[in-house]
Amino acid sequence: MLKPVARASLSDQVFAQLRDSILLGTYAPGERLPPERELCERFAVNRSSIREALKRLEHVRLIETRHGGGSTVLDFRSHGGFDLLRDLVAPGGQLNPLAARSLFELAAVTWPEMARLAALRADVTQLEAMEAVVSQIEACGPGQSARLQDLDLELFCLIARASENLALLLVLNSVKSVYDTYRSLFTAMYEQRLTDGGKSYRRMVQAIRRGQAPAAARACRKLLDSLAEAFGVHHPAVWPTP
Amino acid sequence: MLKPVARASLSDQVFAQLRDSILLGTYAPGERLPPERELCERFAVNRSSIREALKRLEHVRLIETRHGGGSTVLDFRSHGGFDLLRDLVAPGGQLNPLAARSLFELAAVTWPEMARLAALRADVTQLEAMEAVVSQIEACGPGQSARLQDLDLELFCLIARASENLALLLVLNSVKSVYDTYRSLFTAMYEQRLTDGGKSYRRMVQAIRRGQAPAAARACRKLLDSLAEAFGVHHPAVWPTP
DNA sequence: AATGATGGACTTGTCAGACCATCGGACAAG
DNA sequence: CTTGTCCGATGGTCTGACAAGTCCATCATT
Repeated sequence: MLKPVARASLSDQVFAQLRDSILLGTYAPGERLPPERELCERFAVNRSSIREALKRLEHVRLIETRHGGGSTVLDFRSHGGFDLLRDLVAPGGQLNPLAARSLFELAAVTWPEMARLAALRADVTQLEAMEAVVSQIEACGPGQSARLQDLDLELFCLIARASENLALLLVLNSVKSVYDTYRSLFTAMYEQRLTDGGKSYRRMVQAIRRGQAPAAARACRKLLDSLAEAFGVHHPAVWPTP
Repeated sequence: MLKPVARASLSDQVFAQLRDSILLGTYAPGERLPPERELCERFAVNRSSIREALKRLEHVRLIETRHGGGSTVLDFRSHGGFDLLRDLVAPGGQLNPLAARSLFELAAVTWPEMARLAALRADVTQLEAMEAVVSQIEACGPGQSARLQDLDLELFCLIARASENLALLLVLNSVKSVYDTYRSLFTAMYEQRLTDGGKSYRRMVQAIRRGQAPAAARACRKLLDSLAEAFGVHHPAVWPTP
């Protein structure tokens, strides 16, 4: 299996190192980062590269920079935006179980809502696309969990699009980028979904097609339940049982 | 009323202009952006400033840059992360009603979930902080909707923290940054919440304190219902009515 | 002694110009 | 038709400089 060679620019590498230093606590919130010129020497790169990295850190709200006043580390828990999640899921390569659980708990409420809204708002073209994906899912045999993972993601992209909800769509995109980054870590989970031959997916899309909003949400939750144990989440009955 | 003079760096201004050009369709997805050196002339700034702006555009996934191959515009609907929402809520200064509704629909499912998890996981210190905020809310008189807005946000930050869910916390932070950017546009909504003297808030926090997870979620939804009309959203009964 | 002004050291923002690395197409050789 | 080479366009990095802002210690004034 040949993979593209990784080509990280200098600013990428500087960004990654500083990000991990901050996330792992080497630089605590409130503390000041070394001045740009000093970072130049430490990393042995040009100031442009340092500045690009710092700009990115500032953009994800890990630091704050003032003209003439240096850069100070921010507390990501009170300032970090959602896109920071990708950097928090596995800082330093180690999967953070708390972040993974968080991600699942978020999906547990937003995915069904996407399905619900899609049931109310989807048009014919979108429905056909969904059913096409479901057919492919049903064609997945055992051991094809990686393929199922792709199709699952594709289906939810369609659902998100159909929900006509920008916020949910962008949340899905962000989560997708996490999945892309740590793809292999999540593949195993999909094994269990193969057991019913994709019927759960079929039921959800059927509910969406018929405009049965609550049923669509329920079917989606059922789908997510199959992953609950993988995350060690046992959610009580917040939602009405059918 | 004197306000601080806005001091946007050159790269900020370039970023804002290019961002709006992309979001408003001047540059369509798939299209190529002019080369950096040409943008230098067009904006009459140094290439460093252009590059910083392009890096930021790349980071929010509005463009994709390849070494030696120029920058191409991406479709934010399939690539944009959640933090892009702030830029989509009011591109060019005009509030986008679809984005506002999306934001509300997202809050409608995530805020109650935060409250529910907080009921399961909050510790004593956090509970005391919440009750302190609620007391301040109850002290709000008519016409103090701006203050209510601040306290409301502060309370939900506490709840998010107590929920021990990183994803929900970061979502809240992102939404908060939208609120901060367009603060005044949302102030009016809080007028209606003043009518009951903060009792709804009190009920929610009480449920959290007692560990009554479903009740906390219900109370939170009740709170959000008071804003539903402001967004033109009438959600059907997805959730169980008490 | 307390307070306010001020100057200089330090830091980030912007600039100009150069060279290196990579991509994509044109073109010639096999 | 395939392969290899070249070259212009374009992004990536480097050097050095100056402008603009901040921070703090010092000093003059009260």
